[in-house]
Amino acid sequence: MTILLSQFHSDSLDVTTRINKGRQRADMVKMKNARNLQVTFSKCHAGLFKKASELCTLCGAEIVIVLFFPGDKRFFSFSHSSVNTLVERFLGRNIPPPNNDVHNQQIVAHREANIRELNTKLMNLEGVLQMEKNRGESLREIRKRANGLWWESPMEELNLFQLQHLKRALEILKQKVEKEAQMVNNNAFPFQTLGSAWTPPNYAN
Amino acid sequence: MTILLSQFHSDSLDVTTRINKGRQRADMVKMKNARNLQVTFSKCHAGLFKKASELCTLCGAEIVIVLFFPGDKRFFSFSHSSVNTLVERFLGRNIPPPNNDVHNQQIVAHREANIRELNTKLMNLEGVLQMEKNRGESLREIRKRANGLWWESPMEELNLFQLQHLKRALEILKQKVEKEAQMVNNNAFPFQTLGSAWTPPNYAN
DNA sequence: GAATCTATTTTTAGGTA
DNA sequence: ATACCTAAAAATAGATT
Repeated sequence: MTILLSQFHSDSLDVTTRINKGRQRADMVKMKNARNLQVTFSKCHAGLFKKASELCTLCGAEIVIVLFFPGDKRFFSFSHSSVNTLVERFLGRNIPPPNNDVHNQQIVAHREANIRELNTKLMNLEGVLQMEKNRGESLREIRKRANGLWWESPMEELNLFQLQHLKRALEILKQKVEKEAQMVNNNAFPFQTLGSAWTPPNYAN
Repeated sequence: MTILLSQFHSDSLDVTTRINKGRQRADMVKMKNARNLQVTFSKCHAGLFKKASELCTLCGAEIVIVLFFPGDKRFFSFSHSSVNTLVERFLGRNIPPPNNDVHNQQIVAHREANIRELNTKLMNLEGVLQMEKNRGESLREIRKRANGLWWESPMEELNLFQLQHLKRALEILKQKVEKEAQMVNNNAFPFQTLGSAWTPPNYAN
C-alpha cells in the first residue's frame, strides 16, 4: 500500500510523498521492528551517501553531510569539497583556501561528450571510495572532542578520519585518474570531483 | 545498460555502483546534455533531501546537509535538528542548548506500534514541509555575508531562510501534529522529528 | 525554466543464511 | 551484526507539454 499525502498548498506544487515498502508482505501495519531499525539506518545511510556522491559527480555539486544516529550515538560525515581538499593536499598540491571561487565556474560552458564520460567513470571510482569511507567512518572521537558543538568543528577535522581510509584507495585511484585525465588534458577540467585530484598543471581556469 | 564497477578490495565488501539511467533510449553515450544538467540537479537535489528526510523520521537520525551547485552558484541546506530547534523556538518553547544529550536517548527502548505509525504520518507532513523549504531556499545572501567561509557560519543562520518558508506551513502543521500527538501522549515521544515541534508538556525524558 | 509521463533502473523491507 | 535474495516501491533520464 502506498501512503499518499494531503497537499496543502495547491497553488503550485503537487506533492506526493511515499514510503518505500520494498518487498511488502501480509500485515502492513507491522512496519520496522526494533531489530530492523539498525539495519534500516545502515541501508538508508548508505543510500543517502551514495545519492550525495552521485550528485557530486554528475552535477559537480559540493556537498557536506553530517549525520548522527541516536540509536547507537554514532556520527557519520560526508563531504565532497573537503575530501577534495584533502586529496589535493594528500597529493602534495598547494591548494588555495577553499573559499576562492575558481572552482567550477566553467560548468555553465561545459563541454559535453568526453568530459561527461570521464566524469561517469570517475563517479564509479568515487562510489568505491565512498563505500570505503563509510565502512570505517565512525567518528566517536570527534564527538568526544567537539563535545556537543560538533557542527561548529571545522570540516577538515571531521574528515581526518576519512583520510585514513581514503589513503589506501587513493594509491590506486590516482593512477587510474591520471590515465583517464589525459583524455581531457586539452580542456580545463570542469568538475571538481574526487577524481579530479589530478588537475592539468597549467590550465588553472 | 548498467555500468558496473571494478571492485578493488575484495576482502569484505561487494561494491557495485550503478548509475540510474531511468528511461533510456537509443544512444547511451549521449548522457545528460547542458540543458538537462540543471534539471538533473533539481531532481537529484530533491531526491537527496527527501532521502535525508526519511532517514530523520524513520530512524530518528539528525542530519545536516549543505549543498552548493556551482552551475548557478546556489546554496541549499537541509538541517533536521536546527529546523527542529527553530520550530520549537517558533512555537515559543524555551529550548535547551542543542548540545545537551536528552534527545532521542530512548530510541533504543522505543515502543513499536502506534509511535511508529504516528511517525510515518509525521513523515508525510514533513515531506510537504521539505518541498516547501526546497522551493524557496536559495541562500545567496548567506553566501554573500559568510563570504566563502560558509561552512563555518552557524547552522542557525543557514536556516533563517528556511524559517520564512516554514512559517506558513507550520500554522497548519501544528494543528495536525497536536491532534496526532494525543495518541502518544502517555508515552514519551521518541523521535525528534520536525513534527515533534509539539511535545508533551511534562514528559521530558 | 517547471510539471507530467513513462520505461527503465535503482532502492529497499523483510526474509534468510 | 553483515551479505544475499526478491518482490514491490521509488527515483529518475529523457521526452513532451
